[in-house]
Amino acid sequence: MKTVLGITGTTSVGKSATAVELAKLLNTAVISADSMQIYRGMNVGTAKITPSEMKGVAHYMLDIAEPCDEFSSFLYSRQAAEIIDSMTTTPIVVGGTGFYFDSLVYPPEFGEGDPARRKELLEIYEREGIEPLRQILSELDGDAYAQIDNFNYKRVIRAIEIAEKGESVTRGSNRQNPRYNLILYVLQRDREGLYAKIDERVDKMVQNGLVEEVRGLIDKYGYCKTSAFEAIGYKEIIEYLKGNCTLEQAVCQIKTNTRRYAKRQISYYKRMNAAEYIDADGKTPLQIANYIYEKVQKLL
RNA sequence: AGGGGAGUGGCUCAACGGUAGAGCAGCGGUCUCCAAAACCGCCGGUUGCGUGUUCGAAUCGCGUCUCCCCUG
Repeated sequence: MKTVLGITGTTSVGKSATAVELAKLLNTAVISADSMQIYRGMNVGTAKITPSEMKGVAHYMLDIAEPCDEFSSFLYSRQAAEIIDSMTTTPIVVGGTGFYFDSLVYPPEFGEGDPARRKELLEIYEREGIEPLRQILSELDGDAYAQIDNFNYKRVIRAIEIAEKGESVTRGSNRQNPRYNLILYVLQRDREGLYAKIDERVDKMVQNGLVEEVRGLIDKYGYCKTSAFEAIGYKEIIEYLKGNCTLEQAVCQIKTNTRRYAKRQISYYKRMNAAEYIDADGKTPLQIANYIYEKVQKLL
């Protein structure tokens, strides 16, 4: 089984820079695990690494989808695995989307759903709420209904899709069969420092042209109803551009939403059995990379 | 200064005589293919202050303080 090094953590802990330094030490490439940096043209708001910051290290899984298209962890898992499997060195997977790490290690089993059917189910939800969907699922797959969070429409729709293909989410079993040996390092910083960093970072994004970036996306694609347009930093600026709030309010909302997101990330990382948590405060990316490099020498 | 309105958990508001509720924020959590999404749980207020009426006051009276609007 191939070993993969992972670096994750909440926003603004220095993941990207650390990954670059580590990649240089190991003479390898970086694979992003970020559900929003996937999209082309979303740079400022996702704090995407710039070409000069890459310092010559190859980066994959960035800019591989259009913001007006749907992407998914299923596609992520497939494409990222293809790259990992073709590499002769130990890849470094870096990003904040814990779920993408999971989908790499435990590949999705049920394939993609039918987009037309999903749209139908979604329309039912928008028209009549969650109840009809729960009804459909409970009749189709009682086990799934009992096991999943059946008030979460995304989960219910997904379970219905799988059930209609003659499968059942409850029959998934790949948690026992990891595809890779993931050695995961979680970078962290204390809550107070994290929140201060978030505020600072959001202000910087606005200074760096977040509003212009969002305006450009809308000019190019219009208002799409895709995940990309729900990204933090984008949905709020869209509200501002539509005239529904002031820029100041939008910025404030971005900060709040980023804090909430960071909290959910922390929750997610807790269940990922990380090799180690590393306190990023007061350390440079190079120092952290060196530390990981030392640790990893014995394992590779 | 005079007239009017408002003061309820961090914020926005509800209850308008029967021992204070919600949304948001905050905190914790869930997660097998939309995950920067979606969902769940928890904490939090002696209702500006004082006094009176009442069996009982956030709710009514009086006084006082603060804020907003109008008139000067």
